[in-house]
Amino acid sequence: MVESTPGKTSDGLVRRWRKPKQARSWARVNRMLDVAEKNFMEQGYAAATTKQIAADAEVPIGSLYQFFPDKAAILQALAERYTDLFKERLRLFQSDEVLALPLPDYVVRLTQEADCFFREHPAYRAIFVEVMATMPETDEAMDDQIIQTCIEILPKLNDSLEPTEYEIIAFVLVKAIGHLHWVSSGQAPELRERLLLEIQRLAFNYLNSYFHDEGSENN
Amino acid sequence: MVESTPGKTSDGLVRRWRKPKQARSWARVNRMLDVAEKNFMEQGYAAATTKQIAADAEVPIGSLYQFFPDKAAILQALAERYTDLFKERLRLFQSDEVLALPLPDYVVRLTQEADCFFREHPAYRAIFVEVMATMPETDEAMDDQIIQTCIEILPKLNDSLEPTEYEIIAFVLVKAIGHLHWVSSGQAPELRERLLLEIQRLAFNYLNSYFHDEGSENN
Amino acid sequence: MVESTPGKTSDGLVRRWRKPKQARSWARVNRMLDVAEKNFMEQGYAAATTKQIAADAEVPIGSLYQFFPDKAAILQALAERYTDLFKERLRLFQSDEVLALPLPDYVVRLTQEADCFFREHPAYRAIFVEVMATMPETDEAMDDQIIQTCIEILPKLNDSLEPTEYEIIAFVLVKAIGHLHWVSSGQAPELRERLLLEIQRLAFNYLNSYFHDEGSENN
Amino acid sequence: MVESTPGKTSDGLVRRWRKPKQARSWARVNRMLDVAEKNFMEQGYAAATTKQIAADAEVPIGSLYQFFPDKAAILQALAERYTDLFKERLRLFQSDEVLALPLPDYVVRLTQEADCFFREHPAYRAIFVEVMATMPETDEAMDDQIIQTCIEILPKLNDSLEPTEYEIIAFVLVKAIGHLHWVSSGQAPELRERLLLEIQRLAFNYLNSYFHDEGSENN
DNA sequence: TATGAATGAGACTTCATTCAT
DNA sequence: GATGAATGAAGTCTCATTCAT
Repeated sequence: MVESTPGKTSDGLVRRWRKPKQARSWARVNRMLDVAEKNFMEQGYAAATTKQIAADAEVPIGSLYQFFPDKAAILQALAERYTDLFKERLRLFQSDEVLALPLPDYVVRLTQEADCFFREHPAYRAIFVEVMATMPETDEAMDDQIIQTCIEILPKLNDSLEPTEYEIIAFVLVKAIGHLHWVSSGQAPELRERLLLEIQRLAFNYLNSYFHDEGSENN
Repeated sequence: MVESTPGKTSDGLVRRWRKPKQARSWARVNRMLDVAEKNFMEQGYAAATTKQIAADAEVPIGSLYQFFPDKAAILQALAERYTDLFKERLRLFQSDEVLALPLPDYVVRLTQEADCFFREHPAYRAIFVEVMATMPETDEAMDDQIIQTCIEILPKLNDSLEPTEYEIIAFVLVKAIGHLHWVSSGQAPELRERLLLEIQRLAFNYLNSYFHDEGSENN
Repeated sequence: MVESTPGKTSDGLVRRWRKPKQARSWARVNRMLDVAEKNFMEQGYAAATTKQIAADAEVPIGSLYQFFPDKAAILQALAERYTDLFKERLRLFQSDEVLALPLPDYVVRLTQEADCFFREHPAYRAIFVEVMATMPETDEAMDDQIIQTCIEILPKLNDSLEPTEYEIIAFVLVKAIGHLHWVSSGQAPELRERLLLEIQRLAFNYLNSYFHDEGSENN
Repeated sequence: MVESTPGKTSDGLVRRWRKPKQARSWARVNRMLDVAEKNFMEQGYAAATTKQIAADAEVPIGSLYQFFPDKAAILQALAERYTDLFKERLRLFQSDEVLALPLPDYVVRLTQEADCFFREHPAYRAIFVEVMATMPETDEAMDDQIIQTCIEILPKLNDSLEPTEYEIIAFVLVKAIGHLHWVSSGQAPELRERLLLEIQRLAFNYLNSYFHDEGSENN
C-alpha cells in the first residue's frame, strides 16, 4: 500500500535509508490513523472531531485534509488497514504444511489465530461497527476480500465440491465466524475462552457436513 | 414486556419520558416512530433531524420531546418495538406441538420464520446497525432478551444438557444465526434463498453435535 | 413585503399597536440587514462574515440563519429592499399631475429624484456591484422590475409608439441612465452635479428623438 | 502601453512581480491568463482557485506566484489585457480618413466595432464584473484609459467646444455606451441587434446636441 | 531557479434542545 | 399542556500563500 523498499534512486545507488519525503509522509499518515483510531474508539466516530485528531497527531488540520478528503476517508483507511492486516494473517494458512492438517486441527488453529487478532486489535470492533453503520458498501468490500481469500483456501482442504459451493461456504463462514469472533472480543475473558470453543465447534460441524458426507447431506 | 413506570431515567436503558396512556397519544407516538424509522433508513441516524421527523409526523417538535427525552430515545424505542415484535414471533415456537417436531424440522421452521420476519421488516437492518454503533448496551440488551427466550426453548427440545450449556448454545445461535439472517436480508433473492438453507445447515449441525452425541464430543 | 398594517386580530379589535412577534422579527431582520449592508460596504461581500454580522446586529448566529438560508440571501434581501424602495419613488412619477409636465421638465425631475436616491443611499452602489458579480440573475430581475415600471410610464408621456418600442426604450433608459447615476454616485460633488445635467441631456435627446420626430408631438 | 519597470509594488495599481522577458515565459503567462479567464468565467472569481488555475495551465503553483503576486493580480492582468486590446481597436478610429466621416456614420462604425469586440470576447463581461466588485480602482483606471483616448478623438470630430466639455462628453459616452454594449453582450441575438441601433441613436443624439446646436443648448 | 507539500486561521452552517408564551 | 422560535457551541473543510529543498 505504501512504498516500503528503501529509497533507491534511479541510478541504482542507495542514497539514503529511505526517501525522506515518503518516509515522513508515511509516518505522519500512520500517526494520524493511530490517533484517529484512538479517538473513534473512545468517543465514537460521530463525536470524534477532525480538529482533535489533527491536534493529537500534532499535524496541522490542513495536512490531515491533504491525505484524507474527509472524515469518512479516515474511517475507511482504518478499515482497510485492518483488512490488509487480517489478510496477511490468513496467508499463513495457505502454506501446504498447514493445509495438510486434519480439518479439526486446521479449524482450531485458524480460529485461534482470529481470536488472537481480535485480542491484539481491540479497536477493530469499534472501527467496524462504525464502518457498518456509516459506509455499508465499504464493510461489504472488506468482508469480500476475506471471503475471496477463504474461497482460495477451502478447495485445498477438500476438493470434492463444486466451485459455487465454496463460494457460499466461504460467505457463511466468514460472516458467521467473523461475527462471533467480533462479539466474543467484547466479552469477559472466561466467556471469551468458551466462545472460542463454540466457534470451533460451529465451524467444524458446518464444514464437516460438507466434507464428510458430501452426496448424503442431511440438510 | 415494556417497562411501564413513567420517569426512571438514571439507569441508561429505561428512558421513557411519558407513557402514552390514551389512544390518541399512542397513535401519535407510533406515527412518530414510523416516520423516524423512514428517516433513519433513508438518511441514516446521524443525518436525520428531530425537526424533520416531527414535521413529517405532523407533530410539533415540542410534543416529540414530550415523548422522547432525546434523539437517541427514538432509536431505542424503535429497537424495542422490533425486539417485542420478534419475541412475539418466537412465542409460536414454544407450543408443545411445535416443540415435538424432529430437530431438523424445528430448525427449518424457526429459520423460515426469522427469514419471514426480516423480509417483512426491511428497516430492521438499518435500525440495528445504528443501535449497534451508537448504543451498544441497548443492542446487547435487545439480543439478551432473545437469548433468554431461546434458553427457555432449548431444554424443551432436548433436556440432556447442563443449564449452563443451554446458555452458551443460545448465545451462539442467536448471535450467529441472527447475524446471518441479518446479512441475508440485504442480499439478492436467489442468494437469500440459498443462505436460508445454509443457515439451517449451520444451526442443525451445531445443535446436533450437542443433542446427538452428547458425552462423545469431538470438540 | 412585510406586514405593515397595525396588528388587528381576527375579531376586528385592535389589540396592540403591532403584533409583537411580527414586529420583533421585523425589527430584528431589519437590524440584520442594516448591519450587513454596513459590513458589505466596508469590507466587501466576500470579506464580510455572517458571524460578524450577527454579532454586530446583536442576534445569535442561529437566528440570522433562521431568516436567511445563507450569506447570499442576505445580499439578495438587500437588493430587494433597494429595488422596492426605488419602485416606491418611481410611483410619484405616475401621477397625472407629474405626467402632464413637458418632457424636459419630466426628465429633469425624474433624474433629480434618482440622484437624490443615490445620494441618500450611498450603499446602493456597493450592494449592487456585488449582486451583479455574484448573482447576475438577481441583478437582472431587479432591473426588470424598474424597466416594467418604466414601460408603464412611457406611453403616458407620449402614446404615439408601438408597444414594443416602449419596451426597448425603457430597457435602454433604465440601463444607461441607471448606470450613469450609479457611476455618478461615486464621484466628487462637482463632477456629480455636472453629470446630472449630462444625464438629463442624454435622456432628453434620446426620448426626444422618438417623441419629437414621428408625428412631431413633444409630450 | 504596459508598465515595464519590474518591481514597483507600492502604488496598488502596478503590481507586476516579474516581467516575462523570454518568449517561453511569455507563452506561459499567457496560458495562465487564458486558463484563469476560463476558470473565472465558469466558476466566478471567488470560487476559482489558484491551485486549479496552475494545474489547468500545467504550471507549478510556485511558478504562478512568480508571475503574479497574488490572485487579484491575475484578475488585474486580465483586465489590462482587455483594455490594451480595446485601445488597439480604438486606434483605427483616429485615422484622418475615418474622422472625416459624417457624425452618424462615425458613430455607427464605432459602435459596430465595439459590438464586434464584445462578440469576439465573451469573457470580457465576466472579467469586468469581478474587477468592478473586487477592485473598483482598477476598473476606474481601465475606463480612464478609454476615456483619454476618446478625449483625443472628439475634438477631431468637431472642435467647437471647450476642452472641459470634451472631457465630460467622453466620460458620459464611455460609461453609458460602454455599459450598454456590456449589457447587450449578454442578450439574445435579436435583442442584441436592436440594442446596437439604440446605442447608436443614443450616442448620436447626445453628440448631436453638442455638435449641432452648440451655444443654444436646450438642457 | 523551480517546485509543490505544508500551513492554519477562520468561514459557513447545523441542529438538538429549551422555555416563554 | 402545547407550541415552535430561539439559541450558540462546535463541526467540517478550504485555499491563498510560503519556503525548504
